[in-house]
Amino acid sequence: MPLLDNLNAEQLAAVTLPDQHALILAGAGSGKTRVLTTRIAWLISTGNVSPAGVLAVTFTNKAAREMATRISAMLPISTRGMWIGTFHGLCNRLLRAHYRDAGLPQLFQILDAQDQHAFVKRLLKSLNADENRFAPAQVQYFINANKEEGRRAGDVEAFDDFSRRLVEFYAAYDEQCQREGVVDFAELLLRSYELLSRNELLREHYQGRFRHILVDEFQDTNRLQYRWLKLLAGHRSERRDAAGGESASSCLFAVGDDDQSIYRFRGANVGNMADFERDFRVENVIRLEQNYRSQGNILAAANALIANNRRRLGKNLWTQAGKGEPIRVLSARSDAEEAAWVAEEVRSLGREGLARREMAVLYRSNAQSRVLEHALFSAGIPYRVYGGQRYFERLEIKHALAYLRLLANPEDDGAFLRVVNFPPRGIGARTLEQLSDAARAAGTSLWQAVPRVAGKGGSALAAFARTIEALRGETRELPLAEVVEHMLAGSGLLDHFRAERDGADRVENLEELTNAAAAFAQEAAAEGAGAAEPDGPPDPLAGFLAHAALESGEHQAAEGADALQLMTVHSAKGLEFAAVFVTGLEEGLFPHEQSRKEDDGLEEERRLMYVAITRARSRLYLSFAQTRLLHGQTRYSVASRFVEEIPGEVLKWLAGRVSRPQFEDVAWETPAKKMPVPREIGAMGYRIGQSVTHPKFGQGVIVSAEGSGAEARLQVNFGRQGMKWLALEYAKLTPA
DNA sequence: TGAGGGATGGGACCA
DNA sequence: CCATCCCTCA
Repeated sequence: MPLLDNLNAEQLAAVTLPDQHALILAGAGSGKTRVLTTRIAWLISTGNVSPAGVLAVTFTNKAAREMATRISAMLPISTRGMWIGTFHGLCNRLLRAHYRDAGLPQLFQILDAQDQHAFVKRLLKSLNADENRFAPAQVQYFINANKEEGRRAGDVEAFDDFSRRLVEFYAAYDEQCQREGVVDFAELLLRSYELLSRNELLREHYQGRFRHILVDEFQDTNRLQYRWLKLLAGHRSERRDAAGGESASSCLFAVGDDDQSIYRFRGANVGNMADFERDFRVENVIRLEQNYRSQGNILAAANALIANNRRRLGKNLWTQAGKGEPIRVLSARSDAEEAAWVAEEVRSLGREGLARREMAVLYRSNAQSRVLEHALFSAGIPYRVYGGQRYFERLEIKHALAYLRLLANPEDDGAFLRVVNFPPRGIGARTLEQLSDAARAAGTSLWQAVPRVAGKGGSALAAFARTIEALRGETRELPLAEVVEHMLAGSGLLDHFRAERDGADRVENLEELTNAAAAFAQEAAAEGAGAAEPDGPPDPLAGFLAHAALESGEHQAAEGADALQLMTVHSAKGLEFAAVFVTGLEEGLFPHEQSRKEDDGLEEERRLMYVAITRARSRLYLSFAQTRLLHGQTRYSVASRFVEEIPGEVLKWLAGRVSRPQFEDVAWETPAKKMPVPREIGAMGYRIGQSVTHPKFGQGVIVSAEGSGAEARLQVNFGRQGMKWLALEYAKLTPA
């Protein structure tokens, strides 16, 4: 079968596995997506399952799109009947189709993280919560973390007054969401889990329908997502929870890589992989270890590094390709020098004929991009920074969406508050306070309370209400794109930004919203024509709003330009480049300072480094700076332990004889040991930046000093031993 | 209402 | 250093 051509033995085994649960440990660059998509195509083309019997889950819209595209390239049929999407997208689909059973209004709105934050803030205020003890962000985190563990407020155990209060907020939050008809991201998951778990008929329907469930990036799933999968797969323990009957379970095909688990901070639970193996008695664990991306030295570095982690399922990447170039390492004197070197090296790679889009500069934290951008800009190298503001998160777009939400549902207090005085129309805090008092007293939404406060209609508030009413009236029967157009004009948003000095971009973004709406409507129409199921959103406006919340809009068409790619290591996951620069490899930065306080924190940082390394195909550069400007002051650091964990024989140390201020005649290729540490004004015979040795902590660098004479204390960075304050009088420090 | 000053805090991310 | 938040004042 041509479908199976060019698969290696393990890939072939995975693709053609019998109808059983399976765990595929897919190393970086091992053809994971190919296995996943070919498996689906194989199942369908062998008649094993119909397209409607396939459920494929990913984490990002991009991954879902790619999967759908690749499957339709392999099969003569359309992918329409298949459920391919993100967890949230699929849950949204489920809840829209069964909103009544799920206890939701038909046009429920989705809150993104920003909306949720504002919502919590508003809630805390209305409950007179102590602002100093309860920060909105903290309460938001508490709610999300619990939802992601599958716990409602009633399921959370409170140990003290503080946590009891948090639980109260959680309960009040859920009630308020229900009243306003809004749903946050975690709620999409939890609500659809509860829907299936409580509704036996529905559960059996979907369990019977989805014969094959395939999950991408399984190591990133959180506990709730795993339970959701278990429930849909008809796993016994989840069915007992749900008091359901017996039915044959569907096959769960999970693909993941524990070594690339880097999202614990957002709830991912690597343990799901081991749990899956146990819970489902998985007999088929297949390792994909042949790597088709990177050259030998790069893989040697990755393997050696990750071997330092203790809790692993275990994997070793190998390649048929040669060793390739050594990995080049630079010890720069400063972050500026590091950046200048990157620029220089990118130039030189360009001269060798490498396209800039094939090169990436990676860093641990976003703040590092500034220096790099400065150097690249000075050098005239086109670059693109990933991970800025996304389209649907922009201020003006959020305002526009809030107007649309009000058209769909005027009871939406969050949307109401966002735009009631935007553009400014003289509705101040005083008026809004009266309004919210009235609403609370009457137990209604703000919108319903307007007549109580606005009185006879001469007020600004009454005028706002009339504006919304008028818009609702005139857009009722219009196609989506025209609704948007009317809203932009009628709300005054367009005029407001046109009058603003620097409003041109915003006007452009707003006008783009009309195009986005038109494109969405067109796609929905095409989909609706072919779809056999009546579960699409009944209302195009609601559908568009859900789309805006679920797909924050990374479709930047500006990818045409050949630009160097700048991004955090996190956002590089899943991507690959011919040449990769991993910068800022300093103790305290990468691994990050914070990580030492978390258990498993260091191992997660190491996995992050593993991800960074494995992005590179043929050229890998590592760099660190001895001094770095952080939070407005110079920090002195030592090289990251991760550099030391890479075998010396694959490394090639570089150093520059830097002729200040220009870097033109730098001989970067001169082999050299680490450069001398810079010395600066210091105290008490020691200098800031000086290397010292401590009998217990070993080698360190003096970072700062305070006090004088017998009181003097030095702050020393001992690398993996951490940052220490030492009393000069007692500490047995010797210059190194 | 909105501009401007002063305090504060600063990890990564997708839906 | 920088962005963000809250408060004050015109």
